[in-house]
Amino acid sequence: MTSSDYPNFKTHFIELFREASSAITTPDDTLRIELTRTKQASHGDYSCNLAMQLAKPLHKNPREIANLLIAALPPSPYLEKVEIAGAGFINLFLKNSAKQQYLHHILQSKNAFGHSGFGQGKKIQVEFVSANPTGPLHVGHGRGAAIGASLSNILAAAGFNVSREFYVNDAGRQMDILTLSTWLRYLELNHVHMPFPANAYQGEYVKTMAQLIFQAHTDRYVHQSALLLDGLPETAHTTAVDTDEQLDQLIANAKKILGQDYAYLHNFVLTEQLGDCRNDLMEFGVEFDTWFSEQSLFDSGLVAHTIQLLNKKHYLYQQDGATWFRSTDFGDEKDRVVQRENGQFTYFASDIAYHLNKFERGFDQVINVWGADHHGYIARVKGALQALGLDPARLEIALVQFAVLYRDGKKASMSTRSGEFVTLRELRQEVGKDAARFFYVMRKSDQHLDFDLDLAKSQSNDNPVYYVQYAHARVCSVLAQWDGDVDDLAEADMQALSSPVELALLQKLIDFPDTVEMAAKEFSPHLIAFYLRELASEFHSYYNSTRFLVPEIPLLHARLALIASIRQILNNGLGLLGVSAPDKM
RNA sequence: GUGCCCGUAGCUCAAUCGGAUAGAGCACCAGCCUUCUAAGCUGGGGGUUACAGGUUCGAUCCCUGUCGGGCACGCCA
Repeated sequence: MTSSDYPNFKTHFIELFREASSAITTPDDTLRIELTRTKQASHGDYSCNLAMQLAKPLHKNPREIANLLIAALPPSPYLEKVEIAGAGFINLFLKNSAKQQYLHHILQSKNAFGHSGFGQGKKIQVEFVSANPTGPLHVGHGRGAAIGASLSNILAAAGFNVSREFYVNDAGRQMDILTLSTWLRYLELNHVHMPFPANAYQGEYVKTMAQLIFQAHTDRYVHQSALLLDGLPETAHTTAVDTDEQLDQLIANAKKILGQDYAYLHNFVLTEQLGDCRNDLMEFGVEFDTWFSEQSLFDSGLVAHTIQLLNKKHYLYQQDGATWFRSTDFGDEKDRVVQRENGQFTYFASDIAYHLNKFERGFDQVINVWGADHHGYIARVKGALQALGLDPARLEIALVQFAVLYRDGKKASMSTRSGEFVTLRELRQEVGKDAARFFYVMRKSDQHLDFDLDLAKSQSNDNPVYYVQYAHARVCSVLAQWDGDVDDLAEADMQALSSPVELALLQKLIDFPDTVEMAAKEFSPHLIAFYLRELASEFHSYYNSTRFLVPEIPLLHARLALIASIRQILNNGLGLLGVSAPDKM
């Protein structure tokens, strides 16, 4: 048997049940035939509840239907027996040989094991992180990065054509504030002292950027900086600038004073922050296919075009001098402004254009990985898509809840205003990339995450990352002490693998592709983390109960083939999560 | 106040979109290194799934209400 014609047992049996059900009743396309893995060995390997689903429409006893289904079930070379149990469950027992033969498939597929055609090559875009390039990424962004990257890997393995995208908010007010902040720090280096606004960016990295500009250009960008406080109240001259209006006045003044040079500074800080962000993410094992500029939507006229389009469809109206979108027509709580009284488009306007652009680029499906604080934003974006004649179901939002850091059992502070927040870079330095990536996806993403820094750092049995990696290293160690070629194991006779622990392990290995598929379907990377934890657990148990390097050749080869398969799956699974699989620990 | 999410073992969390006796890890207790890595393993006690009803063959999951927690409610991005 070659690897290519080896079936996925689950889909194989579902097909058999489909035939059986159409033999005993008229085919019903809406009926979903489901096969679940059993929890107890006495219930076999797979269980089907079809008989109970059919009980009502057929007006018959579930067990009676189960009998009919079993009688109509086409023969399968992989089935040992079929039983009816409980209220009408049909339990399937795999032949030992079917499980044993599966090792050939794993060892031949190697890195591709776990891949499937589930996604049918559909073009899918995953947009994630998309943090404002106005400062270092913090631990909150880290979770979005880890989940987005892992989800992308999982979707790719499940047969989707995945494109990873970072939306760069380079057009907004925040970038202007950062530019102003940097210029003020730069002026300080030139001994021009202005009050530094409380609501400007306070972080040390701003001073660092100012240093870079100063070192390269000395006083070139000082200009008539004394005019900066024009139009501000007297209090702002002496004490501090602390309102948004005053900040905006400063930005307007800076633009006037700097003229053409404002664009240079704006571009400098953007490039600097984006470069830092890209570098940070790369070291975190997260890379993007596209860095999409928000500004480009304005430059190409797409924002204006999109708003016109909505207007033509009569979804816009004027009120209080602003232009509003009727998002309440699509279930939103209230209508939303797309163009302000001063003529400027809102962030929402460019976001509509951005999402329109996504679908114009030909993606079948678009996933946005958003922080949970954005959940109120979903209705209006989907509403806008619907208004533009697009199916809102093609946009899916994966909400990621916050990660709260714990140190010494206490919450670690994380305030962005003071500039003393924990950055992703600091987290990586403290616990390492592997632990950070694993911990971030250990929980369901829409669940709050308590990130225990001490646990992530601990090189002990408590740490699930090491636990899984240790299993991998152990297999490597055993195989290294066997003086044979691992590639030859793919052809070994597997019949000797017949103990309960071995058969359970085999079934666990068979589950891997289904787990990947489920994780893709549910946008749930945590399923992979849990699976790996369980697989490692079963392996460690096996390791302690059974000796692998035995003199009997058939037994030796079969057991080594089994642990080599385990190693392959640990490697593939950790790879999906962006965690390394070390040979030694 | 309104909307969304959540409430499962002492703690942190699972539970395959309604399935069989609700599972792990940590913590606690008792054991296992002269043998392939003890960052490991074996065994043990731990539950009215916040509470009260409802829907059905069957509910942690769906519906209603109550209590408790988180987030969001700008012509910010």
